[in-house]
Amino acid sequence: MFRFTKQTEYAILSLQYIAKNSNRLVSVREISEELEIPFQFTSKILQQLIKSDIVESRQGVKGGYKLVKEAKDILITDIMEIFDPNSLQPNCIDIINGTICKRSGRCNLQKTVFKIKNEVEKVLKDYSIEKSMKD
Amino acid sequence: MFRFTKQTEYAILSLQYIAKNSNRLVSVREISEELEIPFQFTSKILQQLIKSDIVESRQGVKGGYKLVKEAKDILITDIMEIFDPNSLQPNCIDIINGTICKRSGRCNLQKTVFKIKNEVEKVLKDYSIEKSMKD
DNA sequence: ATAAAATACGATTAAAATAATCGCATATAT
DNA sequence: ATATATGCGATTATTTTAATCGTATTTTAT
Repeated sequence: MFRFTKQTEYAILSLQYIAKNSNRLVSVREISEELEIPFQFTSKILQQLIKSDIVESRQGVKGGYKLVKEAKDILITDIMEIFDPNSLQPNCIDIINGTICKRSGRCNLQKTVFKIKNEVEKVLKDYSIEKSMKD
Repeated sequence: MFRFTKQTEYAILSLQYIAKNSNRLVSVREISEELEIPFQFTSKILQQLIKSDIVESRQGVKGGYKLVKEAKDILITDIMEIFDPNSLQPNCIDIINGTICKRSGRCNLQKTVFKIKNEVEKVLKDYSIEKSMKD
């Protein structure tokens, strides 16, 4: 449905938490307990945030995570790109299987969906982790 | 995920088709064949559009559907309200079960999600069935 | 009166996507 | 050696969406 996934939201919450504690490494254990979100699911999410160079980590006893970018430079759209890369695509185009619309040439929906995508993305690009923390 | 459901899109396509043939009743059979979408699924969708006073119908041999409202007065947001009523809600609030966020009082995400919802809705309210047909 | 074609409606099943867990490997500090 | 932490991919569970099914009712043509 037309909403953020839990992965996206847990990523935002985790990044807010890490940003609030930017003076030290924060463990997944602490994040998941503090935010009351599933430990292993959160761990998985942070692994993906590492791969996308948004956070970095250290293993071991005093391990944990910290931000690579500043909170104001991490946009909601960046998070969505990671966790929901096919958002706002028309359903008639199957990117994964590489098929185009069967109504090719006479589909009156694709352009509308892409226009909406562009405008919605403009809205979302105004939201960063920093901005979301001010609410 | 953050995208229109097939129900929403099939509804838009069906309404575009009905609008294009506003001089006559259009059957589900014709709509589903012309748009290459599942017949029974489309039938279900049109039943919901009737309940929402967007189209009206006549049963029987020469039965079919026609618009109740003008194409310019049917908004994408109207369609979403019918087929995806819980769009753009924060995941931490469970409307169906009536539960509130377990991070109550310290959730930094709800307000952001509601702000985004409001702004995205403003974008979407600019799109009607008529406008979507001009692409 | 009957048949054909259409809508009406809720139940049910299938498929896809999301959510979450699991198990083991590696790294670090004590 | 042990405790605590991350790393990583596989797997399972749950939810949501997509689609079908079966039967009832209505309307028109024959």
